[in-house]
Amino acid sequence: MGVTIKEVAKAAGVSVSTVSKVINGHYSISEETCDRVNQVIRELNYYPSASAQNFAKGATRSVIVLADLGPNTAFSNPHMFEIIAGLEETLRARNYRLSLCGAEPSTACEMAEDFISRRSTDALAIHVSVMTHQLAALLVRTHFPHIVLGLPNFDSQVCWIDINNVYSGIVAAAHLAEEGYQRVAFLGGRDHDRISAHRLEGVRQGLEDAGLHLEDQYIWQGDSTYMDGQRMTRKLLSREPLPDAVICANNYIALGCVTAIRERGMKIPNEIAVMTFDDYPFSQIIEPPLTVVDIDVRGMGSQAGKFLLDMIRHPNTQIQTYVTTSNLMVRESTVRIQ
Amino acid sequence: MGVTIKEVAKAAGVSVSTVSKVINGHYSISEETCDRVNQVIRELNYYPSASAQNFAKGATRSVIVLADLGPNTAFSNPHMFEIIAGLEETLRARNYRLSLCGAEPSTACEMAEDFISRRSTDALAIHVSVMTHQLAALLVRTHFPHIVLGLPNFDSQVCWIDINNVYSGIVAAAHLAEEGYQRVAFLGGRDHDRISAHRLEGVRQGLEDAGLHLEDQYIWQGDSTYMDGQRMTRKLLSREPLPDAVICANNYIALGCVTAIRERGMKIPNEIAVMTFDDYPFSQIIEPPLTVVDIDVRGMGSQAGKFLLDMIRHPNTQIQTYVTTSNLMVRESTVRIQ
DNA sequence: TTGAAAGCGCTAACAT
DNA sequence: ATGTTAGCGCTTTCAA
Repeated sequence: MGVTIKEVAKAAGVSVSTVSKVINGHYSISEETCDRVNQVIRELNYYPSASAQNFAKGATRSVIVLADLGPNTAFSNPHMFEIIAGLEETLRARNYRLSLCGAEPSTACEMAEDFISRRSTDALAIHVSVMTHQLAALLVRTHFPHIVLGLPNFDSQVCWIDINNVYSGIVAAAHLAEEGYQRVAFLGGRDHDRISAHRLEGVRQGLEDAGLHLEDQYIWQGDSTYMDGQRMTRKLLSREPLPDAVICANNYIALGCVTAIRERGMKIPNEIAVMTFDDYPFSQIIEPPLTVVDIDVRGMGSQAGKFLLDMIRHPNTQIQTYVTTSNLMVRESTVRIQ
Repeated sequence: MGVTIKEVAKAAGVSVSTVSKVINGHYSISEETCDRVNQVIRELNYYPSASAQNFAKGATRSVIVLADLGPNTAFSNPHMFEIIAGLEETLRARNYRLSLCGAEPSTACEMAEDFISRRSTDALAIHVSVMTHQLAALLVRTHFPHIVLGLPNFDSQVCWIDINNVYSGIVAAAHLAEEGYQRVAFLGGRDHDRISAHRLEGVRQGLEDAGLHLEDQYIWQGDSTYMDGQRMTRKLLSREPLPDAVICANNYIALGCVTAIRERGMKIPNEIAVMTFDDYPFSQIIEPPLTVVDIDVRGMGSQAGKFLLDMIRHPNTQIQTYVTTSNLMVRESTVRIQ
C-alpha cells in the first residue's frame, strides 16, 4: 500500500534522486522534467511518506509539549490550553506538528530525557506546572531546544516565557487613577501565588506613578475562591475610610467581592469600583460587567512557538522574556455614572 | 550525535540484529547475551532512534486529533480539551503519541487526506466541530482508523462516540420525580442545539416513566446565555400554576434562571427546585449549590482512545456508540428542607 | 541538468 | 541462539 518514489521515477523515466529534487523544489531541475514528474506524481497519486522523509532528513518536524493534563485541567486551567492552541497554530503555519504529552512534576524529567535521547522531537515546550530543578538541569546541560511556558519558581538558565503581570497591574492602577479613584484596594491570592504577587507589585507601582499610595489596610490576601473573595471583601469594608475602588487579583475573588459589596447594599461603581484580570470565566456575566485587564495567553503561545522555531535553527539562542500582551477592557464597573 | 545500534553491536561483540532483538525483547536471545548487550547499551548511553524504529516498522505510533482550535476555544469549549486529555492519557499508556491539529470545517478534509496519504499517523480523531460530508466520505472510503468525537449532524458510516444525553435527561427527571416534584419545567437551547434536544427528550421520557408529564407551557427555548436563561425564566414564572422544578439544559441558562428566580423573591428549592447538566462552569458557585447531572467527558476521551487502539489493530472494526458516563450530583437546589 | 550510489538507523526474514 | 542481509522510502553527496 502506498506508491513509492521508485515507482514514480520509473514511470517518469527519471531517477529517484530527480524525483526527490522535484519534491523538494531543488533549483537544478529543468522546468520540463519538473512538469513531467509532477504530472506522473499526480497520475499515480503519489504522496511522499512523511516518516521516511523525516527519517532521511534527521528531523521530526514536531514539537512536544509536556504539561499536567490531569482530570479537570481543561476546566480548572483553560489558560493552559489556550496557550497550547496558540503554540499549535504558529507551529502548524511552519509545518510542524504539536504533540500533547501529559506529565507530572515527578515524571516530566524522565519523559523529557527519553524524548531527547530518542530524538523523538525537535523541541520541547514545558508547562511550568511540571517544571523541576532536575528538568531544568537537563535542558541546560543538553542545550536541547526548549521553552518553559510560565516563569519557573526557581532560578535557572532555562528559556522561559511568561505574561508580564507586573505590567498588567500597572495598567489596572493607571486606569483607576485616571478615572479619579483615590483609595484603591487590592484583594489577592496567598504568598505563593506569584501571579497575584506580580499584579500587586504592578498595582502598587502604577498607583505611585499617579501620585497615589496603596495602603496596607487595603491589601488582603486569601484563597482564589468565591468564598474567600467574599470574606476578604467583608473585612475590607470594615475599614475606615472605605476604599473607593477594588482590584481583585483574579475572577474568583472578583465574583466573591461583587457579591459581598451587593450584600452590603453598595452600588458599583458609584460607591465603589471593581476591576480584575482576565476576561474569564466570570467577568462577563457578573453584574455590572467588570472592567478587566485581559491577558492574551494565546498570543503568548504563539510567541513561544516562534521562539522554538528559532531555537530549532539556532540551538544556542537563549530566551528569557516577559511578553506584555495585556489589554484593558473598560466596562461599567469602573466608570462612574454622573 | 547519537550512538547507533551498530556501535552497540560492535562494542558488545554481537550483530546488530541481536541488539535489535534485545531491544525488542525477542524470545530467542539467551539471558547471557541479553545482559551483556544491555550492559553495553547502558555504558554507551544508547537510545534507539524513535523515528528510525517507527520508519522501519512502518508505524508512526501516533494519533492526530483534528479540532477547531480557534481563539478562545479553551474558554468557550473546555469540554473538548478534557476529551482530548482523556484521549491522550489512554494513548500514552499504550505508548502512542497524540498530536493536536487545529482545523476548520473547510480545511479539515484536506488535512486529513494529507495525513492519510503521507502516512503521518496511525489513526485520526476528529472533533465533530470540523466534521463534513466530504470528510466522512473520505474516512469511509479509505477505511482509515478514525473516530469522530461527538455525533455528526448527518448520517454516515463513520465511527463516532458521544455522550448519551438522552440518558442524562432521564436521570435528571428521575431524580426530581423521586424527590416528589410534580410540575417540572425545561429551559433549553434552540432547535439546532442537539445536546439540549437530547436532554429534553430524556427528561420527557424520564417524567413519563415516573407517571408525570412535561407540559408544553413549561418548555422554553432560547440561547444558551445568562441573559436568555433569565428571560426564559421570567416567562416561565408567568404561567399558572407555577412549576415546582426547573431543569436547565446547561450552566449558562441555569445561572440566568437562578438569578430570575431570586429577583422574583422565590426560595430554592422549597418554592422551586433547579437543576442542570455539567458541573461546569457555574454550578458550583451558584447559591444555592446546584444539583447537576455531571458528564464525564474525560471518560469519553479515554473510550475514544481505546477504540482507536483497537481499530489500529483491526481496521475493519466499526463503532458507533453512545457512552453513558453521567453521574448525578445531588446538592441543595433540589432537596427540600422540611 | 541528471543519475548512481551511499547512507539514515533500525527491523525481520532467512540461514546457520 | 545468533548472524547475514535485504529492505523501509527518502535524501544527498558526488560524478557524469
